Amino acid sequence: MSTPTRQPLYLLKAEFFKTLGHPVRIRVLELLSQREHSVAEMLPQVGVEPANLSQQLAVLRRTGLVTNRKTGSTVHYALTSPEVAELLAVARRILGGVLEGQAELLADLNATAKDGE
Amino acid sequence: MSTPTRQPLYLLKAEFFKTLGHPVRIRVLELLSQREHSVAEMLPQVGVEPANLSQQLAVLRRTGLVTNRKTGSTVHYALTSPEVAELLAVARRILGGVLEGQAELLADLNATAKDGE
DNA sequence: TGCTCAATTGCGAAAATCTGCAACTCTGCA
DNA sequence: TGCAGAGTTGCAGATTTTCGCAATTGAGCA
Repeated sequence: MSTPTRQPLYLLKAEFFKTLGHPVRIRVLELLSQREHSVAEMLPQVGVEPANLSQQLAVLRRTGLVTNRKTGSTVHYALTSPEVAELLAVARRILGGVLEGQAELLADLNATAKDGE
Repeated sequence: MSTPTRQPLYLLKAEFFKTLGHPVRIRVLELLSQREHSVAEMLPQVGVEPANLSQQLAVLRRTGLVTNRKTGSTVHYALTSPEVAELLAVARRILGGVLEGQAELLADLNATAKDGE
């Protein structure tokens, strides 16, 4: 019962990261990393209008990163896999290091600039 | 000597993932996860024309994910941080789980479709 | 039944991204 | 000095994403 992926792995990975590459979607995933949230709860946190949030949630659903559960008239979202939280954590670590590197680069640039070259 | 990030963290994260969200850039990062590579080495592996590869490398450089070192007339690229390799590994794991989930979903859809609904 | 609120969907315009072509820089070598 | 190869950059057209507005569904309630 294998899963014939059809698309090459690197394409799938690229699409995967592409869905993560959006401010609203990142905020949503961070909220869901803490605990389940309803749309109404997320709305003020991410600060976009309902239609927009709904669109981004749809993207996350299509990719299979989140699941939704309907209770009455409100919809609750949760991470499909807790590993997503781990991924965000690793990203944060890398981002820290990378930013530091860019700061050094910037410092170097300023230094050489002052030297007149 | 702190680093005043200027942009909110979630924006930086989104940009970070956005740079990962491209087939050629993913392939490059995977190659560099193994070892340093020259442009000439990567060229046949990723299968795009030189100008295109160069552009994607420029994107990775701007984001600070890779560094380049010039030896004679050839340019060698390497990962800035080995944690990037870790990130790709985690992504692979998640992707496995997510795809499995989507396969089940698909199976469900097919099943209900056969039921006539 | 009619109304309201939560959430989603459809659609079109604006913005960002991608990619190939042409031109350019730089190193090494005859 | 002049040429060839490695790699990069600039630019323009084509494609993809994004986002707000309007309309729709669906549950709960007077």
